[in-house]
Amino acid sequence: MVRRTKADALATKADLLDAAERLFSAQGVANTSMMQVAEAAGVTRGAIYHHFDNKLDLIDSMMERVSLPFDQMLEQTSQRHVDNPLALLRARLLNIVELLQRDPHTQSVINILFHKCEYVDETLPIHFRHLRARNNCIEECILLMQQAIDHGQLPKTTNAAKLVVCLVAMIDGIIYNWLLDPDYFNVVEVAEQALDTFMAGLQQPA
Amino acid sequence: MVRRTKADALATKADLLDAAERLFSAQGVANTSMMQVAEAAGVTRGAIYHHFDNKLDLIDSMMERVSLPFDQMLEQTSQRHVDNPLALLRARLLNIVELLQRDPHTQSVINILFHKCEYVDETLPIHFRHLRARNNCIEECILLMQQAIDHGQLPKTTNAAKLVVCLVAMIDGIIYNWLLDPDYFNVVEVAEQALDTFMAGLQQPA
DNA sequence: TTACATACATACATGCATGATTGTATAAAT
DNA sequence: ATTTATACAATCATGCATGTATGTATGTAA
Repeated sequence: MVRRTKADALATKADLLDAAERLFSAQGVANTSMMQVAEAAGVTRGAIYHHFDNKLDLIDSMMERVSLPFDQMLEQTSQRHVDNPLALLRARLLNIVELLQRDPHTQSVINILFHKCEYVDETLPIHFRHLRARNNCIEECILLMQQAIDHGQLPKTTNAAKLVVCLVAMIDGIIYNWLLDPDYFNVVEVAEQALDTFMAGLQQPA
Repeated sequence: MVRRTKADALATKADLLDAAERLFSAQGVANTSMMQVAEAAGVTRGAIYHHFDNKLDLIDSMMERVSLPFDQMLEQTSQRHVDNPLALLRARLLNIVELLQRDPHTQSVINILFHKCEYVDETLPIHFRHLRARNNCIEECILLMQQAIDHGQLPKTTNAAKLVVCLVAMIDGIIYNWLLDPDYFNVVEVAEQALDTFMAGLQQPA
C-alpha cells in the first residue's frame, strides 16, 4: 500500500526470509505456500515475487544467509591446535554442533534440510550447496587425520578416508536425531561423548 | 475396465504399492500424485481409491509391508551370542545395515523416510511407526550394553544410555549418507568399521 | 519540478490434485 | 440362474497454488 525507502525494502526482505524459515521449519517446505509466507511477514505475495523469483529462489536465499557464518567458522584456524591436528579435528566437528545449538537460524535451516524438505530433482540446487559444504568438511577432516597419522598421533595403519566417513556420519546422525526431538538429549554433550569414544577407539589397531 | 478375481485384486494392490515405492523414492512423496502412481501401476485413480482411503493410507500400507521383515529380524535371538551381549549388540546393528543392503524394498522405504518425505504433522502417523521402531531398537541396545557391563565386558562406569544414543545415531548417519549416494561407499563395510572403532573406544575410561 | 525507478498491492488466468460420485463388467454367493 | 458384492473406470466438482500482469504510491535523481 505504501512505498518505502531502500532500507525498508531490505527489512521487508529479511522479514520474508525469517517468516519462510519459521514456516518451512514448522510445516515443511512443500506444505507451505507463498501466501502463508507473505502473510506471516505482514505483506502480500506481490512482495515475495518482487524480491525472489520463485519458491526455490526464496529457499536458496534462506540457505545462503546461514552459510556465511558457517563458512567463517571453518576458516578460522585455532592457533591452539597448530601442532595437534587430532585436537583440531575434534574441535572442528564439535564447533559445528555448538553453532547449531547456539544459533536458531542455523537450527531452523538444518532442520529444514534434514526433515522438512524432500530431496528431489526440483530442489537439487539447494542440496548441492549442502553437499558441497559436507564434502569440504570431509576433505578437511581427512587432511587433518592424515596429519595426525604423520605426527604419530594415530597408528600408521589408520584408514583416514573410511574413518572420517564414520566420524562425519556420526555427527550427522546425532544432529539428525537431536532435531527430531531436541529435548531428548543435549547435542553438545552427546557429540562430545561420541567424538571422545570414537577417537579413543582410533588408537586400537583393527 | 475388466473385473478380476480376488487374487488379481491383491496383485493390483501389490502393483500399486510397488509403483508408489518406486515413484516416491525417485521423485518424493509430495511431488508424486495419485495419478502418477496409478499410471505406473497400469490402472486409474479409481483403483487406488478403492484399495486405499487416501495418499496417507497408501504410504502407511507401504511402510507396513516392510516393517514385517524388520520386526522378524529383531525377534530372532542368535544362539551364538547367548553369553556375549556385546557381540549381540554389534550383530543387531549390523543386521539392520545388511538388511538394508540386501532388500531393495527396505532400501526404497528407508530412503523415502530419510530423504523423500517431509516430517510434518500431516505425515505424523507414518513417522510414529518409524520412531517406535527406533525406540524399541534403542531400548534393546541399552539392555544389551547393560548386560555387557554386568558381564564385565565393559567398564562399570559406562554410561549405557548416552553411548547407545551415539551408537544408533552413528548407524543412522551412515545409512542417511549412504542413501544420498550409494556409490560413494559400501554401507556394510563402513558400518563394521564404525562399530568396531566405537566399541573399541568403549573399553577406555573417560 | 519533472521524470523515472522502486516497492509493493491487487487482480487474473491457469493448472493440477484431490475426493466423491456414478457407471459397469465380472466373480462369487445363494 | 439370479442376485449381490467386488474391482475397478470414467466423470465431475472443488480448491488451492502458482505465476504474471497491472495498478499505484512513494522515494530518488536530473
